Amino acid sequence: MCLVKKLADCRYHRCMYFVSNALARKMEKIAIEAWKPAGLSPSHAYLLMLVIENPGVQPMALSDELQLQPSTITRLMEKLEEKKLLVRTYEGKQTNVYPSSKGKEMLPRLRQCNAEFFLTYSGILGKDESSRLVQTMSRITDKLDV
Amino acid sequence: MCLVKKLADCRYHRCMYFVSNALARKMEKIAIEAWKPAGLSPSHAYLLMLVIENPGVQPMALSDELQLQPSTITRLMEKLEEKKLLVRTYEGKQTNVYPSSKGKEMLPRLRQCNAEFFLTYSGILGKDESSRLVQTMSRITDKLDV
DNA sequence: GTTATTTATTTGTATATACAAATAAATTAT
DNA sequence: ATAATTTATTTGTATATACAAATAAATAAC
Repeated sequence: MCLVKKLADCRYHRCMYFVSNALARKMEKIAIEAWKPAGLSPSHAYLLMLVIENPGVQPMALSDELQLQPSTITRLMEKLEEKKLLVRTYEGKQTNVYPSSKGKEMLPRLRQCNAEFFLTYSGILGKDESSRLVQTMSRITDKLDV
Repeated sequence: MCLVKKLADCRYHRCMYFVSNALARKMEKIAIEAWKPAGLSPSHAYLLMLVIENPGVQPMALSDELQLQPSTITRLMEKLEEKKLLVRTYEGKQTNVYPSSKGKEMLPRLRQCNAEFFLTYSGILGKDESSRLVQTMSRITDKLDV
């Protein structure tokens, strides 16, 4: 019942804190593998896809969509800009983010990595269980938003 | 349907990658709040509880139990040792970890924080949904272990 | 019209975690 | 008994993310 036989009172590895973190880390690992061919981390890749599909998008909108803090979005964009995959233009307090042509060219490859990611985890979990899991976690995350 | 109205093609925030990470981050936030009275992060607190309940435990066992890499366990222990909450003794290649008396004294408070954490999230999600979620995520994390 | 407040973004800094390499002890093979 | 391999732990370094403060523009209040 308890993974580590020697430990008394093994309830912590079945605690919400570690379980949710462990699942996220495992998914992250699968995602990192899936996006390696594109040379990007999963977060960078998703951000780039969003920018390609929504040229001129504002960091704020990216922050809402990806559920990451604005400062994290800035950091992700910095790296993608260094790699010449996107550009920021500034008008007033607002920033607009556009893909570069080099960035746009990556879209098919990015979509392929995304498909690969999906196939990997749903291959292990099954498609039904996978989509149920996403739905459940998504619903619960929204509930916790209070 | 899509949180950010302006964005076309909003499927990424419902992707396994972001959903699992977002849920973990929300739980982490709740946990951090819950353990503030003890002056410890959730990971440090769980590690300390395990050590109190299993005096002389080895880092490897803690790593298995908490599903964290050995190097992460070392880092967590370092901090707890700095705070005089635990001590490491070395015999051969093996390290044994013991709570200090100051550490042991914290147990009731730590348990109270743990209870507080549980009450907070299960208050929002309901007890049934909470325990179902832990079970589901736990089962799925194990499946992904392949 | 100037001042105060709000909003969007960035910068400085901190935390949690991991991977890979280093160390060192224990075990196995010869 | 020595050499080779395995195991446990630590150290050096990197990544992802966040919070709080700083900046700067836009809006509201007076």
